[in-house]
Order: sequence, then C-alpha cells, then structure tokens
Amino acid sequence: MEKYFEVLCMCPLFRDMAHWELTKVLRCLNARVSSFEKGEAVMNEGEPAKYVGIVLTGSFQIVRTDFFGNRSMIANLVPGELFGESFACAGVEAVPVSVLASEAAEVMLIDCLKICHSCSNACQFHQQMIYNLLQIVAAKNLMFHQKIEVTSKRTTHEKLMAYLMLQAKQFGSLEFEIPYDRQELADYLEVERSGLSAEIGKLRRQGVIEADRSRFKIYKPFDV
Amino acid sequence: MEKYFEVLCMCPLFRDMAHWELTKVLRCLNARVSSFEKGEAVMNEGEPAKYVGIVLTGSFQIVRTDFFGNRSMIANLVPGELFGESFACAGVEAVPVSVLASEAAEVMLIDCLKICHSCSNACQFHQQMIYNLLQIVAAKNLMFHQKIEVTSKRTTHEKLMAYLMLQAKQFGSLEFEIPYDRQELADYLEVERSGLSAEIGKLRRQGVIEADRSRFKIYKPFDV
DNA sequence: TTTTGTATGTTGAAATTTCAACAAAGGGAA
DNA sequence: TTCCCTTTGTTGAAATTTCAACATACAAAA
Repeated sequence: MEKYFEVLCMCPLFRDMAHWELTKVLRCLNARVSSFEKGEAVMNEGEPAKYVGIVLTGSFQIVRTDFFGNRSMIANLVPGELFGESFACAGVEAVPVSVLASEAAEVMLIDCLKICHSCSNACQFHQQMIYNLLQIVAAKNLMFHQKIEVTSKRTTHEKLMAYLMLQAKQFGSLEFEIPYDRQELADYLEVERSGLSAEIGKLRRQGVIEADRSRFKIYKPFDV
Repeated sequence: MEKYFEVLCMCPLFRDMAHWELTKVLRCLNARVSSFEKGEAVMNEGEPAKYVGIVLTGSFQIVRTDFFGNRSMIANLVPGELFGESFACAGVEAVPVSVLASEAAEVMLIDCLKICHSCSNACQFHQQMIYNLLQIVAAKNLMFHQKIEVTSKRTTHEKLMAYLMLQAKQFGSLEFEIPYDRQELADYLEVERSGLSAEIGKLRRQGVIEADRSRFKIYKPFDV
C-alpha cells in the first residue's frame, strides 16, 4: 500500500494527511486496490453505487452509452482523481455511466459508507473527509458546467474551438495534449467523428491550429 | 422568519431539524431573506461565489449566456431547492451562471463559510449540515447527468422525446406540466425554438403527444 | 521489412438544423 | 370588447451535420 502514498497524498480526499495517518485511515476504511487492463470496466452502467474510486495509476474514462449505442464522453480521470463519489453519496440504485480503463490502470476502492459514517474506533478523520468530499463533489459540478459550456455550442467548429481554448487555458499554454483520440473527442463534443476530423483539417489548412493526433497547438487564439 | 419554516423543514439542508432548532441555527448562520421581481437576478455571471441560496417562494432559473448571446438553461428551482452551493463550496472566484427569478420570488441567503466552519458558540449543527450539503451537491451531479442524457441526443426529435419521457417518469404520469415556455425549453435542449415548435407540431399531428403551452400529455410512450 | 489492424482524413448525398421573417393565438389592460 | 404585446406556430432557403464508404497514415507485431 505504501507505494501509492505519493498519489494518495495528492488526492484531495486525504488532504493534509501525513503518511502515518494515511496508514491508519486506509485500514479504518478497509481500502482495497484493484488492477484493470485497457478497456476493462471498474464500474458498469446500471450497477448500484457503493464505492468511491481513486485512480492510482493509469487513466480511466467516464462514459455513458444510450439505448441506440451513442456514446457520450463525460470525463477523463488521472491519478489522484475520484469517481463514483456522487452516485454513492446520493445513494442512487443504478449508476448512469460506465468507468473504463483507457490503459492499464489501478484504483483504490472504498465503501462510501465507511467514509461518511464514523467508525466504532472513534476515528477522527471522518469529519474532515466528509468536508473534503464536499469540495470534491462541488468541483465536479464545475466540470459539468464546463462541459455544458462547450457542448451547448451549436456547430462543430464552435464546440471544437471552445474546447481547445479551455484546454489551453487549463494547461497554461497554447500547445498541449488532450486525453482523447478523435472518436473520444467527438463523443465528448457530442458530434460526428468524420465531421470533427473535417473541421480539424479545415482549421489546419487555415493555419489556425496544428494538430497531430492528440497534440494540439493554437496559432490564432481569439480569446473571448 | 417563522412563516418560512414549512419550506425550510422540507429543505434537505435542514433535514430532521425541529422548529426550535431551526430558529437557533438560522440565527447562527446569519440567514437573511430577499425578494425578487420576475426577471431579476439573485446571482450574476462573473460574480464571486459566496452565498448559498434557498428558494422560499416562487421559482428561479439557472441560466448561462455565452459571448454570442446564446442562452443555455441549466435548471429550474422550486421552493426548498438550493443554488450557488457548488460554487461556494468549490471556492470559485466567478460563477459561470446567472440565477433569475421566473416570477415574483423570495430566497434565503446564507454565507457558505458560516455553514462549513464551526462557530464560536460550538454550535452542533455544522457537521450535520456539511453532510446534508454533500448529499445535495451529489444530487445536483445527477441532475447534470440527466441533462447530458437529454442534450447528447443528436436531433431535436430525440432530445424532446428523451426530455418528455424523463419528465413523465419523474411526475409518475404521462400528463404533466413543465417549468419552461418554448424558448426556455429550447434553451434547455440546446436547440432552436422554431425547430422545437415545428417538432412539437409534428408530434401533435401524429398523435404522439398533446401539447398546450407548458402542459404535455404523451399518448404513445415507447419506453426504452 | 512486411503485415495487419486501428486511427484519422476525405468526400458527397441525404437529413436536419438554423435563420429570418411573418402569421396566428393567447392574455392582460384599457 | 378592443388594443397591444408576448408567446407559439409555420415556412423556405441556407448552412451544417450525419451517414456511409473509402483512402491514407500510423503503430505494433510478425
């Protein structure tokens, strides 16, 4: 377990916790670690929500697929990030998304009730963790606002530019790499892959952006 | 203040609280009540996030408007519901939405810090309220998943049907009233108002639905 | 190096949306 | 009731997306 301490210390759920405390807390929470191959699901649409997951290594994607097979990309998760916490805290009986490993990856799974309910040992950390969880879930809310900001645009061009500008802002650079391939980016923007490729090609020819697979560079930012 | 106790007792933030406790807590939180006319803003895009709002009477809409004036409807708020809590808890410096009264309405405003930080009087309720807040914010997350479920559909027809089926499910009836007029519904579905009206007209002629202003009735549900 | 499978780019036709403009209906005030 | 203003419905052209199909590029494996 100790080998994951570096990631866990960065995880906002365990904010301000020392290593010796972490050891104690993880035991109290009955935390366990699982490994996943690329494409494997750590959480499946329709399952009951019980666990909070923490990405330790690799990365995951939160995806929803509708009745007709249309995929919608919700988010990409990197080490230190949580998933499932909103469903577990809200007590939903069926999660509306799947969480898939986008490469070989490991997660720590914790029963959400163990976090939210004080333990018999009168463990001191629960209250702080509930507060941390509140901030994490609130931050996820902002992520949704961001996705809506992008996907509420009406054209592929506008969606793509809004997304790229947001990424550039977050990376603090006009050159950056996104965590999605073309199909996945199309699923995030809620547009057709071929149309997205066409739009990227057009912007490339116009000299507005440079795009090599997942690496983008914006030449003419029209910051709004 | 007492006249609002009925609403406040239904509010999940004050769950399981008796009237006499409520009196004490509201004083501790320094809660204040404000009134708004139809169209007035209780919160404006770009403002810092400080307050948690609780709808007491009337209703509000959470709206975001982009640079080009395109409006996006995020949610409708009825008495007992909260707003602003995610931004305040996440500590954002500029809220990405506006909250507008859709009719004459009243809200209770509480400084979020007062909720999250224990008071000098060693008031016992903060911990319970933080936990309540966590569940509220988690539930809001589900609301976003629902909006994405609807708006990720590619055609006006699919969006409208997905929305109406969801409403029917939530009302527990195939006949119900939605909190939006045509323009607002179009803003929620992220489509053009004229196209939405056309689609509603088509479904009406096909006998799939009946629609009179905000009142809808579904005749042929194809529950998926 | 060659093979093979996946990811990306391209294209044209069909379907759909947007846009602008106007018509019709509804509700409130005079 | 009439007038006025807002909401909703309708329409056709232009713009855009979707869809299907295929070409090309890339990367891993043989």
